[in-house]
Amino acid sequence: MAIIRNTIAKKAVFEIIQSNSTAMSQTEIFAKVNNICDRVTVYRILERLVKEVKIHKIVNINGVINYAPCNSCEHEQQVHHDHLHFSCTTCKKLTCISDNHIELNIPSNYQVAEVFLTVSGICPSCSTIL
Amino acid sequence: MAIIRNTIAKKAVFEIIQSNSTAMSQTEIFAKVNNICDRVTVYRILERLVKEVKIHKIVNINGVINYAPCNSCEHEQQVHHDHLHFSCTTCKKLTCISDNHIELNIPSNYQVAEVFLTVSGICPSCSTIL
DNA sequence: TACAATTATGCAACATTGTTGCGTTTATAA
DNA sequence: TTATAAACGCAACAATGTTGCATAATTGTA
Ligand SMILES: [Mn+2]
Ligand SMILES: [Mn+2]
Ligand SMILES: [Zn+2]
Ligand SMILES: [Zn+2]
Repeated sequence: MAIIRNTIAKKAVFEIIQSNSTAMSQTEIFAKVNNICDRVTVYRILERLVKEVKIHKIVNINGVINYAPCNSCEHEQQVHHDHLHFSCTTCKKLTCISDNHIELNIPSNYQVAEVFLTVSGICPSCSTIL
Repeated sequence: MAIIRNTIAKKAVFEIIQSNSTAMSQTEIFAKVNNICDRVTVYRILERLVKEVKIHKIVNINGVINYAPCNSCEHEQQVHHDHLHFSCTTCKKLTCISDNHIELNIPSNYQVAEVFLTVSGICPSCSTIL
């Protein structure tokens, strides 16, 4: 049950996430929300958006959770967001990279649920020599 | 410069990490250290061991940093610990799985440094039906 | 062996990220 | 319009990690 309501703050948070080209942390999102709501509310909204499969969580290589819109996520399965993420060591931006089917080579006695693949390095804009 | 000393606490921490079959967080390591040193010291020892390429860091899927011995790490390159990690959703244990060469399919304008690949699911011991 | 130089430690304080409880407000649908 | 469940604000808490600084320990050298 539990009907999820579409509140002003929720719309704002989703709009912020969707209009950004890279993933964002709760801290970054809250900074953009312009005190429309409490920081705890942002956390709770993010939870709901994840549950609705409108956004997905990505743990960055420093351990901070980031959020990005679910554009290429398979809504049916509700669990597989198994695309690649790129974490730029220069600008610190975390980018979703779709279309990256990987072949895993895990011992068969391990039951795989989700795949988390993040690559660090230098992103195109940071590697451009001016 | 900066000669790294081999202190009692450092030996103890390394021994704990090496004798454990799975990766451990600072919290778990400190719990085993039996008050031989302060918790801050454990953090600083872990830093040093990482610098020496004796252990490597793994960010678990919940964002907590774990540490495991560098058995299959390439000490020459000092950066590539690109083996797979398995995070069991049942027992919460994080295991290093060697021998997992993966083919990435990243746009060529991204400069890759490190690959972080963690798979969640159920580990062999948790999936054994008794 | 004693000393000096420098690394390592303890402790307290702080920072960041995330969570929980609870009373109040608000959205939604009947 | 009103009842009800969902969402919210606020305060407090928890977990994890960091920093500054005075003190202690290790190690090479005299
Ligand atoms: Mn993504
Ligand atoms: Mn490992
Ligand atoms: Zn960049
Ligand atoms: Zn398990």
